Amino acid sequence: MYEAITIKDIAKALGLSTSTISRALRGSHEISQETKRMVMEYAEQFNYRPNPIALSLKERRSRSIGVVVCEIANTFFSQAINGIESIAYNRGYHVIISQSHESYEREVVNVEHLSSRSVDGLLVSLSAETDRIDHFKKLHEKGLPIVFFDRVTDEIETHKVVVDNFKGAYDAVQHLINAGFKKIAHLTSSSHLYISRERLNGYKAALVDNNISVNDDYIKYCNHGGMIIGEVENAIKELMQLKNRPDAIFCAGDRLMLSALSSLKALDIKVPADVGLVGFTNSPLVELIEPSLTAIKQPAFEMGQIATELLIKLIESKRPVTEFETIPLQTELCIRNSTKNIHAEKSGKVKKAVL
Amino acid sequence: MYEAITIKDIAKALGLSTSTISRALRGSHEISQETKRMVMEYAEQFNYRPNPIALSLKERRSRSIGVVVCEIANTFFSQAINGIESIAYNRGYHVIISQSHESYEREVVNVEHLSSRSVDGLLVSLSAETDRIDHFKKLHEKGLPIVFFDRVTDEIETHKVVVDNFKGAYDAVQHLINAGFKKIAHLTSSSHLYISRERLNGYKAALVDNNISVNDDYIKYCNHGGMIIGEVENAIKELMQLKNRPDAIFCAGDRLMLSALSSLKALDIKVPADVGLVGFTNSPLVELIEPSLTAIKQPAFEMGQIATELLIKLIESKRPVTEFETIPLQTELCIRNSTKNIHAEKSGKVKKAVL
DNA sequence: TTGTAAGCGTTATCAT
DNA sequence: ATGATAACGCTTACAA
Repeated sequence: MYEAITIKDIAKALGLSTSTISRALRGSHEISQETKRMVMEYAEQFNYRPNPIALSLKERRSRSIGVVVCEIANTFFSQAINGIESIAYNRGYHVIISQSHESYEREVVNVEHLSSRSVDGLLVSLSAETDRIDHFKKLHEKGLPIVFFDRVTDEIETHKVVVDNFKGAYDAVQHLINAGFKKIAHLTSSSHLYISRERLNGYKAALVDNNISVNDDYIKYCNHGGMIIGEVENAIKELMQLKNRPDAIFCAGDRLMLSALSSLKALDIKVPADVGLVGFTNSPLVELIEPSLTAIKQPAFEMGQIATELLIKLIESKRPVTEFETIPLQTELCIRNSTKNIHAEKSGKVKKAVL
Repeated sequence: MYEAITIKDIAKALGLSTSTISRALRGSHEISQETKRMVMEYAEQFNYRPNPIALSLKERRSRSIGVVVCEIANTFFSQAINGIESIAYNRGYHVIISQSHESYEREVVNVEHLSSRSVDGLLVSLSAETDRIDHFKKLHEKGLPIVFFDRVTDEIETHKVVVDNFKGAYDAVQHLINAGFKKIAHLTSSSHLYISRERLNGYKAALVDNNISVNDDYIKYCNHGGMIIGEVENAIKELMQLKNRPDAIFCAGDRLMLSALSSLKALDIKVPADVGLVGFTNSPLVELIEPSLTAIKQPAFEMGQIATELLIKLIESKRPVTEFETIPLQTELCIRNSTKNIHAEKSGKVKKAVL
C-alpha cells in the first residue's frame, strides 16, 4: 500500500530530531542554513508531503468546507460550485459536495454526515422540501460557520448571498406583459422557500402595477421542487385545463422551466405560439430551443465565490462574528439571444461584497 | 467555537479510563453490561461522535475517495456522480469531486491536491487535453487504488468501466444512413482519448459497411473537448464551408453536440432539415429541442456505481490485487422520444458487474 | 473487567 | 541551533 514519507523518516535518515525537521521545513530562522538546505533537499528528493490528517488533528480543523445543495445537475448550482471551487482551492480548502435531491430527509442526513466529518464550515442552499431547519440551527449554535446562498432562511442569523428575486420576477413578468400577454400563470417551487415567496411577490406586484388582477388558480406550487414524478406535469395540465386558460407562464426555477417545457410539448402546446414562457434558469440550452426562451439568469459563479469568501472569513476569524451581511446581487434578463442588463450597478455590488 | 465531546471527557466524567470507554462504545464483550450501559447513555446524552480525523490518523485511511472529471455541468458526469455517491455514502465514504474543465494542467493539480489530502482511492475520467498520464501512474505505482470510467487509458492496468463505444457509434451512424443521410461528418473530441478513437472507428466501420467511403475532411477534432472559445464553432464552420458539404453530423460527446447545435443555429442552418444530427449525450434536454434529436445515451448512473464498487473493493482488499476487470456496458439509442434498446443483455451485464 | 502505554504525524513549549 | 516531550482523539497490545 501507499506509504508516504514522514518527518520521522527524514529525521532518522539525517540523524536529526523531528522538531528540527519540522522547523527546517517551515523555514524557521532558528535553524542553520546548512541544516535547512539538507532537510529541504532530502524532502524534495523523497517527495515529502505533510500529512493533512495529522495537521487537521493538531489544528482542530479539516480545511474542508461542505456544500449542501439540491442538485449538481442544475446549471445554477454547477456554476455556483465552480465559483465555490475557484475560491476554496486557492485558499487551501477542500470542497465536499452533497446533494439532497430536494429531499428534506437527505438534507438532514447529508448535513449530519458532513458535520460528523468535521468540515470547517457549510455553504448551504436549502432543499425545496425543507420547512424546518433545526439541523442547521443546532450546528450554528455550536459555532459551526454557515453561509447561505440563493435559497436562504431568515431563521438563522449569518451571512447570506442572494439575488433580488423580487425585481427579477417583476421584470420578467413585465416583459411578458410588454409582449402582449395578459393571463400570466406562475409555476413555482415549494412555498417553504423564501426565494419562492419573493418571486411570487414580484409576480403579483408586476400584475397589480399593470392593473391585472391576481388569479389564485394561476399559481401552482411544486413542493418537491419538481423532483417527484408528475409533479410539474400535473401542475401544467391543471393550468391548461382551466376554463380561462393562461396565455403565458412564469417559472420560478430551472428545473420547473425545463419540466414545464417538456410537459407542454407532451400536451402538444407550442411555445410561445400557444403559451408564452419565461423563467429563472441559468441553462445555456434555453437558447437552443426554438424559438429561444426568455430567461432570468442569476450570477451563479459570483454568488458561489462571494459565499465562499464570506465563509472562509467566518472560519478564520479569531473572535465570534456578530455582524452579518446579506449580499444582494442582481439578475439579468436574457431575451432571445440578446442579454439586457437590467441593473447597471451589478458589478459594483459584487466588488463591494468581495472586499 | 465548535467543541465536540471526546472519549477523554466521558472517561473523566465517569471515572473510567479512555480505553474502557473506547471498548464500551464499540460494544466489546470484555466490558461489563453495567459499564457499557452507563457509557452508552452518557455518550447518547452528550451526543458523542467519534472524531473521524483521529480515526483516519490511526487507521491510516481517510474514508474518502476522490473523483476526477472534466465537468460536473455535463449530464453524463452529474449522473455518474449520483451513482458514485449512492454507493460511496452507503459504504461510509466521502466523495471529493474535482473538475479539470478539460485542462491537463488542472487535472494534474487536482490529482496532486487530492492525493496530498490522502484520499483512499481515485475515480477518474480523463480530461480531453490529457495526452500523458504520469501523474496517475506515479500514484498507481505507489499503491493508490484507481478506477477509470468512461474516459479510460490503456497505459494503467486497473479496473475500468466503459461502454461499447464502437457499437454505440456504429449504431448511431447506421441510424443516420437508414434515415437517408449519406455525407456524414464526425465531430469528435480529443484524439488523445481512447473513447474518441473507438467512436471514430465505429463511425468509419458503419460507413464502410454501407459502401460509403471515409472522407477525412469530414472528421473534425476538438482537442480541448470544446472548452476553448470558438473550438466547436470553427469546426462546424469549416464543415459547412466544404465544397461537398456534409448532410449530417455525428457528435462524439455531450458538449460537442450542444455546441454544434448552437453553432448551426448561429449559421442559420436548420436541424435536421439542412443537416442531420446525432450524438453521444445524456442530456434530457435534447428531447426539448424541436425536432428532438437522436441521442446515444450511456448508463452513467450505473457506471458510477460499478466504478465505485470496484474502487472500494480495491481499497479494502487486504493483499495487492493483480487481476483487473474491464466492465463493458451498453449504450442506448434514443430516437425522437422513443427509446430503442439496442442491446438486450444490458441489464445482465450490469448485474454481473456488481457482484 | 479494567487500566496503562504506545503510536498514528505534526507542531508548540520548554529545555539544553 | 537543536532536542525531548506533550498534545491533538482514538485504538490496541499488554498488564493487572
